[in-house]
Amino acid sequence: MALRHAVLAALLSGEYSGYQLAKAFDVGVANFWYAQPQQLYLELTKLEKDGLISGRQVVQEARPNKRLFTVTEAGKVELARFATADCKPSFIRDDLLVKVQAVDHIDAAPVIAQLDDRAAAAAAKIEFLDRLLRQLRGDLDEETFLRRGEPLGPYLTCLRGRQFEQEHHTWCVRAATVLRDRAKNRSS
Amino acid sequence: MALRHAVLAALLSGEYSGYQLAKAFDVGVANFWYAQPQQLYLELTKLEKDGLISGRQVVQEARPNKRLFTVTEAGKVELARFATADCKPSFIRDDLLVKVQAVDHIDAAPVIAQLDDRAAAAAAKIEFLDRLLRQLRGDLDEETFLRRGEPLGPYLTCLRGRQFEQEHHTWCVRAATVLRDRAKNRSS
DNA sequence: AGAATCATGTAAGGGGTTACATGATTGA
DNA sequence: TCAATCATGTAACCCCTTACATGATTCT
Repeated sequence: MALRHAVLAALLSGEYSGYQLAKAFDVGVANFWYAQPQQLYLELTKLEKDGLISGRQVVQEARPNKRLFTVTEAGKVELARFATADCKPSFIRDDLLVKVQAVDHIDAAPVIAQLDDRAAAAAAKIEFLDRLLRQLRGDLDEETFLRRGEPLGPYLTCLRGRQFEQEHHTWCVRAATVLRDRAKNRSS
Repeated sequence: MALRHAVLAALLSGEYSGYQLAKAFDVGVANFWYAQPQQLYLELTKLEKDGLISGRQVVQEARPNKRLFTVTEAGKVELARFATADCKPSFIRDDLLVKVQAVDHIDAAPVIAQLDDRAAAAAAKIEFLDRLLRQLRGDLDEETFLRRGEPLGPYLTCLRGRQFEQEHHTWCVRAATVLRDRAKNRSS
């Protein structure tokens, strides 16, 4: 049971439809989890069946109807229980790192290209997260918000996400530079 | 096929038995992937069957016999092919972040405790990785090693792992402090 | 005497990815 | 007219985790 609690936690911020959640999880607004639309629809169905969330139908004219979900009391209890259970250590699993690990034995060119792509993607996400953070904290500065702003949880996870992207970006640029310099020296 | 290439990349550094690989992957020397022993044994069997690695039996007296694996030519070709294919973006999936996301709605105490644990674990891993980095670079300083040291790949992934742990540590300490301060102010 | 290390596997089940399926509206 | 957005699902498959299984040696 993994995605389960991520969805519950996400739904604490308000009512969302499957589609809206999917966007958040996919684009990566979810700085605490990632999931695909299909999995979310499935999980939402299960969560509703288990009484941890409840959905209400919203009829729309111009658009297809949608169902908005809210966390029930039972859902909050389940989250509280989950919070006391101990959790697995976080770990890295990244295709690109595998490629870099092997870079002494394979052609570096495609790896460098992908490092550049990643760096660009990370930069875009950093901008996005900065906007989101500013929005979350309103007219307070960060220190003040951390002392008494609400909601704190989403702000903290967003900070972590921002930090992660920043580091990722720095590393990609560094690695690409190192690899490019070596290629240059070898050819000269 | 995900673990497959991670194992291949790991085996480029030398001959390893399933058990030795498992330790590396589990303890987290693998800064590019994580896997459990059982999965590794399974994957090694498959890789050998596919001719991407070859194992040789090593008979031992005092210890059980073991099989050491090496990447074959076919394995290197497969890795090169993998390196040119485009890869999935890396993402975060962390139970603890889910708990922090929900912290406005649940008891903060257990979350704070787990943040402390994580911070301590991260600190330990940072020390470990620092030792590993020093070992990898020998008597060269970092800049020099990055310019012409070998092997470069493992050093770069290790740097990324170190950086990740560092950030993780910083964030955990920060989040725990913020949550503790709020608990204090609320009670006073 | 018990725990830890070395050493390798099998089997069941759950979680996640990919592919398939549908259909109306809006903007380029 | 083509792509994108809104909106929700099903089915197959693969990957990964957890639990089970064995057994000798070394250290505390």
